[in-house]
Amino acid sequence: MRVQIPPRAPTIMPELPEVEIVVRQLRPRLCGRIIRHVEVCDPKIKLTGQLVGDRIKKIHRRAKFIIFDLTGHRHLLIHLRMTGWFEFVRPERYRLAIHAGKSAAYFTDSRRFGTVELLSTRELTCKLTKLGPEPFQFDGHRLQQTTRPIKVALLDQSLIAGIGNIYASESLWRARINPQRPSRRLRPAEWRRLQRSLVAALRKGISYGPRIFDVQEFFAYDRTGKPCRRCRTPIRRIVLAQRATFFCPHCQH
DNA sequence: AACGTACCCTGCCGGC
DNA sequence: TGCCGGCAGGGTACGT
Repeated sequence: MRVQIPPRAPTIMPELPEVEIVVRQLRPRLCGRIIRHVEVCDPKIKLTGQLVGDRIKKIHRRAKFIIFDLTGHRHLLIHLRMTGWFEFVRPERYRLAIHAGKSAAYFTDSRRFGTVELLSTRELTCKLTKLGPEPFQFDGHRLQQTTRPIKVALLDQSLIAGIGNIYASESLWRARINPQRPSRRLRPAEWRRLQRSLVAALRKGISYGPRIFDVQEFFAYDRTGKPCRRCRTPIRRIVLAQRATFFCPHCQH
């Protein structure tokens, strides 16, 4: 009998929905608890300042950032970048562990691109003000200023915050908009479609919960040559601003 | 101002 | 079979 080859783990690339899912997992375990112990296993993570004894007052998300509000006007600002994730059962490898109350959260991140910083409220505010609005508070105003391709504009965190490579291609497929279209050239009806598509794609992602990487199916992303789920035309892959971009050449205009 | 590019890092994949 | 080079990718810093 042939040995079943386990399906290859899909590339984990946390964007807004994945970060929201992580935040929702962190909250019930750590929120309101006192930090008992912190393990910093990776010298790349520099946490100046003692965290033990602090209470985690609030855990929230802004774009793709995870924020722990601590006592004393201090905040942990975490970005998962490409491979970051939180586990709650001790994994083989992890870069950081936060033990609070009876729980522990383990920060795993094979490529070590993720960042963890301890900031004052002032420093945190400074960092976050550079971000554009959340996609749920969609405001096409800034996006309409630029001549760059709409796909590239969607990735610019100062114009709209939280969209990454996957959801950019997915939402444009849903809205039937060609990713190469100059952002400025989109018509009002297309902006409305894009807004609805973004929200729908993100909400769908969030709804999968922690199993998102096992169950998520894409319409365009990573489907080069495969038939479009609307019209069967092969999905095309192009590169825009050094990023792989996937779209249906037939139904996205 | 607006846009392009190098860089960080590791796992994976294709070619030899 | 195994090695190795190339690539992917978010965000930032820097160049044009």
